[in-house]
Amino acid sequence: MTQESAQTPAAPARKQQQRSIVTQHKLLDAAIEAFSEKGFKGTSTRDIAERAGVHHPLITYHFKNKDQLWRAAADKLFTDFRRSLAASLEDHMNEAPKQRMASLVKAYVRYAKSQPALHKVMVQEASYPNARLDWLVEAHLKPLFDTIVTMLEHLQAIGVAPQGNPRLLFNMIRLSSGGLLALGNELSASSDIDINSEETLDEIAEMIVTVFLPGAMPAPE
Amino acid sequence: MTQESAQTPAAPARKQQQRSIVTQHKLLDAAIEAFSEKGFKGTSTRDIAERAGVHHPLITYHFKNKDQLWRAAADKLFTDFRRSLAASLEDHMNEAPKQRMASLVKAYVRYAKSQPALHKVMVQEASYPNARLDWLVEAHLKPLFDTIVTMLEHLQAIGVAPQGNPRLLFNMIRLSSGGLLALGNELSASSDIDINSEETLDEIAEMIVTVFLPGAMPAPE
DNA sequence: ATCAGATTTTCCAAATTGGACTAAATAAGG
DNA sequence: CCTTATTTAGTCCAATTTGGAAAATCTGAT
Repeated sequence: MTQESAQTPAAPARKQQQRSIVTQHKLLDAAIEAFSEKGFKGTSTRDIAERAGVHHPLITYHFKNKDQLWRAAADKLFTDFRRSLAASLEDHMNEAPKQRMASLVKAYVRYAKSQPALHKVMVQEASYPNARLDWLVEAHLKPLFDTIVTMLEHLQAIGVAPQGNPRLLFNMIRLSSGGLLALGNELSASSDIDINSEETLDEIAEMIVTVFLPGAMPAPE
Repeated sequence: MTQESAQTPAAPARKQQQRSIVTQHKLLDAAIEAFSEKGFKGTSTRDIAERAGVHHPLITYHFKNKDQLWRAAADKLFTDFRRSLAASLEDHMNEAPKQRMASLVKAYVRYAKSQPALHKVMVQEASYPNARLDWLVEAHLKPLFDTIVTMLEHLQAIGVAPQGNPRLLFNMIRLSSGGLLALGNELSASSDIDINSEETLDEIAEMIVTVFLPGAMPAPE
């Protein structure tokens, strides 16, 4: 959603300038932050432009309108995230299923810390039915969730994860990690938990594995 | 925050009318719903009045302004909730600690289902630092959390709950229940989970106990 | 150097904002 | 029942904010 975004539907006669790419990235990052904090309705395009340090009509120029900006921002947010998870899965390709899932959880926790907007945006859009949520679910959540749920089902089959609806299990795991970190501001005040420390992050990942993947790996035959 | 709310700072010469109480309740309920969906900034007082089926200047009359309306709504939301949890604890006073916590979880899950605004409001306010969050933490969250964390620490001591930071454990439990149900709209679409069915609610509560309170109660001597 | 691409600047019309004000109506207290 | 405080209905407003259009200017790729 960059070249094909605005008034260049066909072949661009001249290649996109570097500064324009920079502007778009600044706008996308600012949009992600703003939308995650104030929701779609609560965020103004001017607020986004300000955070990006850019004049607000540039939003119209680059993204046509507020809706398409949201779409582009959410797309980047979730594409980057899924890429990061895929990388973790690649990196631990040879590990045993339990260890591989543990690595995934750890990667997720760290990612959720560095990008708390991830969970916040989902909550914002899930807070009432709307078209953006539908798009998010179809375009990103379903594909991602399906992959991980399959892994979880396997872990259940070999007795590592507890029985029960695997989708329920998955969602509890994601809330215990991403949902927890998204509450950062509250946690430090209400529970004296400092999510900025590396130790805390490790502790979270560790506790999730302890709790949700309690079984030992079966011995190989 | 009812009698002392608006232009009756001192002793009211005449008692509050019934219809006024009804109006206030309608406004508070509407406010809770609206704020939980769109956040403070994203919600207009007109939206609230409309949901309540009431003329919007009545907000000024009953609650002075938007901020105080938020405060009153949040106060009702959390006071009712805490009362409900306290009732559950009362009702299961004689049960063994693990069973008592299990009952509490079950009560929480059901409450969170009937009042999803509970978790949503927390997330909305925690999404960026602000004075409302500070108030919420001090007035309601800390007292409530402390009580339950203490119970959890006991469950850890007798080997029912897993080791680790009890506050972390507590927050994971609350997210796995309340946080999960607040995602209702998304869950049905992304994970084919119907939170409207009684069975699902029981399954959630059950899974939380299985996962977070795996140990057996020690035999009494 | 040319000119598409990108940005700046000024502008706007519309809608929304929170809240003030007055008159009417409703119900509590005597 | 009659008075009067309380509550509500109905208008109104000034200010701000909204998303977006349009024209002038600048920048850099070719």
